[in-house]
Amino acid sequence: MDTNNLPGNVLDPNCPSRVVFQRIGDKWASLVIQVLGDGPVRFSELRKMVNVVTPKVLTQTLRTLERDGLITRTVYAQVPPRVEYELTALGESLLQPLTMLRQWAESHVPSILEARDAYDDAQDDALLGSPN
Amino acid sequence: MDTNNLPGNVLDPNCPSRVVFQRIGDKWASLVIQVLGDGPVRFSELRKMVNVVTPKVLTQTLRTLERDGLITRTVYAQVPPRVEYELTALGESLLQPLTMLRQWAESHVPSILEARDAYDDAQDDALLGSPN
DNA sequence: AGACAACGGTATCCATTGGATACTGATAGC
DNA sequence: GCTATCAGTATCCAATGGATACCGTTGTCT
Repeated sequence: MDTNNLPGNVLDPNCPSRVVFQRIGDKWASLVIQVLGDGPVRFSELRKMVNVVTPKVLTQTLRTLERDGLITRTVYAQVPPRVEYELTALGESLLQPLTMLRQWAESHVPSILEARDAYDDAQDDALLGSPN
Repeated sequence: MDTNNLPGNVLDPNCPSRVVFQRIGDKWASLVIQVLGDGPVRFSELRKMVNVVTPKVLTQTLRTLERDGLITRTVYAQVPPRVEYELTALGESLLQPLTMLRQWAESHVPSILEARDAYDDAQDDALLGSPN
């Protein structure tokens, strides 16, 4: 039997879990999900909170999140229009692992900035040492 | 005082944690780190295991990971050349949150595929219902 | 001696994606 | 009318990602 459709090996390019994994790693998707963690938010609010995404890209992001069942989109028949996005249960279940990742990022910022400085200095030295 | 350099609000585009967070979300970076979780791996091995990344992009990924202090690059003076990549302590500390995310992805694949099917069917119906 | 293979990349080119900006459509308030 | 609000599209251009070809070094094979 083939194991491609079983959950799943992220390293197998034919395994759907890989696609899912990379959707999480989308530049905006994960931020949107974290913003929606506090409850439903409408489009323009989302734009402000996510700081700073163009409407086109935000729309794309929201559509794929909706398609994957992570959020719902509710249109209220008003003028001016009102559209609210909200996490589904599935979306909420993603909140915890994402939060862990965010905490890692926020707490390791100093180490990483330090590493960058050291790396860049080393690069400079290398250039100065052998100027071709 | 300004809070921009404190760890850190991912939603603030001026906060370094945002950059860090998005590096984690890089398409290949997170896969590379997970592969390196089992010990040092050389370039060509990495290419095979990560399935399938072009050498240019893998090189880019590895350089930024190195710059951020998440991996080390060791060149052995041999012919043919041998270069090994290995997680630093910082890189290893990322392993746990990443693994949680991977587990989430692998275990929720069925729900997501299901949601996609439903969404696509709904789209089809909408098109059939109002064919302009 | 010459050809070939192994490895870790670069170089080059083209397709896809992302982003900036301008615009639309419906309606309520002035 | 004119304007504002909201949730997006449309259009265009820049940046990124990917496919493919190639390079340098040296050991082995013939």
